[in-house]
Amino acid sequence: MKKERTTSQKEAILEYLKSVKNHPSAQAIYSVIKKKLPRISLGTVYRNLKSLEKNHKIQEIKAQESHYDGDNSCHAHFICQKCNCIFDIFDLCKKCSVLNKRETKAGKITRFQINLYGKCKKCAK
Amino acid sequence: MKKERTTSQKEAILEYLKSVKNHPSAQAIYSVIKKKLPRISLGTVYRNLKSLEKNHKIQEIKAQESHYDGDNSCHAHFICQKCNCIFDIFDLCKKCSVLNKRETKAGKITRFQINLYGKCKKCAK
DNA sequence: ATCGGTGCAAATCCTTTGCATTTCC
DNA sequence: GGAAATGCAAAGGATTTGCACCGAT
Repeated sequence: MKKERTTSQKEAILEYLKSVKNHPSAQAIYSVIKKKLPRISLGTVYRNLKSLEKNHKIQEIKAQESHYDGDNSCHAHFICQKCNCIFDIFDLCKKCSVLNKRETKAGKITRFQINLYGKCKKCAK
Repeated sequence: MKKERTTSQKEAILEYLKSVKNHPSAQAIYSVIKKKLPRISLGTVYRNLKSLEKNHKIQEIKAQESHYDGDNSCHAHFICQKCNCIFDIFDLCKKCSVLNKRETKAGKITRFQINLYGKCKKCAK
């Protein structure tokens, strides 16, 4: 099997995702990292995001366009159908026995994704 | 506002999704419906799936490629990371107070999607 | 020196859309 | 008859990939 190497690109992406409280898309990440590493390509961003997700360093949030979350703790996401903003929701998972046991009739849960849709309080007015 | 019409294409798609226990992709639906309505196009399948989802007749399951579920009751999906099969999981939602109240700090939940990933029992062996 | 990672651009995949035509009400 | 839906094909957008070069170990 092949051994993964550390690169400035991968480190910059992970560091950025850990530092930020929102949930940027690959494009958005690319735009930010480009300032620090002007030669980076979008393909590299995608490759690194995929690798980071595989190693459980980050989480992918599949919406229309994927978004990425540097916080890997158990939580759900509330996605506003109007402004597309994304909020972290922590209490749902704490209270859910199935998620805590990580066991279902179909098999063991290794990873999950919970997307709640609605209007955020700002847009609901 | 415009009034929606009933068409043989839309009826066939809904009927098919209601009759089936798995969660086919748009392509798969297209292939099946094509046998009954040979002139149907993939674009029409997508348009009707979108319209059915908007009217809460069906549910979209966003994986790599979207899959569709004719069962609109509250449930989660277990997606096998190896064989990509999809199972319905009902008990998680029944027990979850946040989902039952449909209320979060960020806003009211109008719709949700819970994807649990892991290996199904067949693939786990 | 090796071989995994990168940049670039082209390719791929799923999905959406414009338009002329057909179908429903 | 008029609006809405269709079929077709082309466009769109996100993501992936082939390849030559670069750089970490």
